[in-house]
Amino acid sequence: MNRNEAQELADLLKALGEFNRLSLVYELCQCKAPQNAMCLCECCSVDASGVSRHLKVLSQEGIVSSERKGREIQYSLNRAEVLKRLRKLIEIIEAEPPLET
Amino acid sequence: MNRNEAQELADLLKALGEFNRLSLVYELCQCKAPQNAMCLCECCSVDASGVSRHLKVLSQEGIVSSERKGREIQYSLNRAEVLKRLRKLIEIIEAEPPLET
DNA sequence: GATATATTTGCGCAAATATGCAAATATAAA
DNA sequence: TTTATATTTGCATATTTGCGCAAATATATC
Repeated sequence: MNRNEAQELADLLKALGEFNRLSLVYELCQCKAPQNAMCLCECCSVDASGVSRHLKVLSQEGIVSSERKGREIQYSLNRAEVLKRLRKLIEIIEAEPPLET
Repeated sequence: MNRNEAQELADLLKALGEFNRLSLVYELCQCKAPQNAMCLCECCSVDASGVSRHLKVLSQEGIVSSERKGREIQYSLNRAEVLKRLRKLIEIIEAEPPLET
């Protein structure tokens, strides 16, 4: 695990480690169909601009994808991507330390 | 997943989602024997007081345990605890959404 | 074009956070 | 007791962060 990988993982965890953002992720977990921001707005206690900003963070971290559909933008969770990165962390923590330590 | 559980998970992720703290966790991953703070200090770019504070955060989140041994305090990673909580998150993300959505 | 809806952005603010330094504390060793 | 080492804490500071509001932008509908 080099410095870059560690930083990327820290960024992922930081993005997920805020209550309202994690709530958005949970909400998207529950949805088969992509959701627009207005709809997602209901599941956390911030206004539309706040949701927009949180979704931007999640998007920049590759946690969600977005696609404009008319005047809405539909967001969906990148399950596989998030799972892949979390499992990587789990593997690191699971791994037995080398013998010499 | 209720509000409390979500908040606790967010707190865990936030604690892990800071580069120097994650570096400390990595370092402890590599060690069979518990490490003192001076030793851990070498793996991240902050002074002893900073390390002390980061370890306090990790400790409060149940990520590490500490035990005083003479004038040192030895820290060790709570692998099982961290893994349990991360796997819970993974299960949530893995779960297929209910049919009605 | 005018109006309505969805989203983003600029601005300001308050709170949280990370940090270093120096002092305080805890423990061991001389 | 004095000295050395390990850790924590108080303080000041700089930066980041989350937020709401109002304005701007994008798109659709009338």
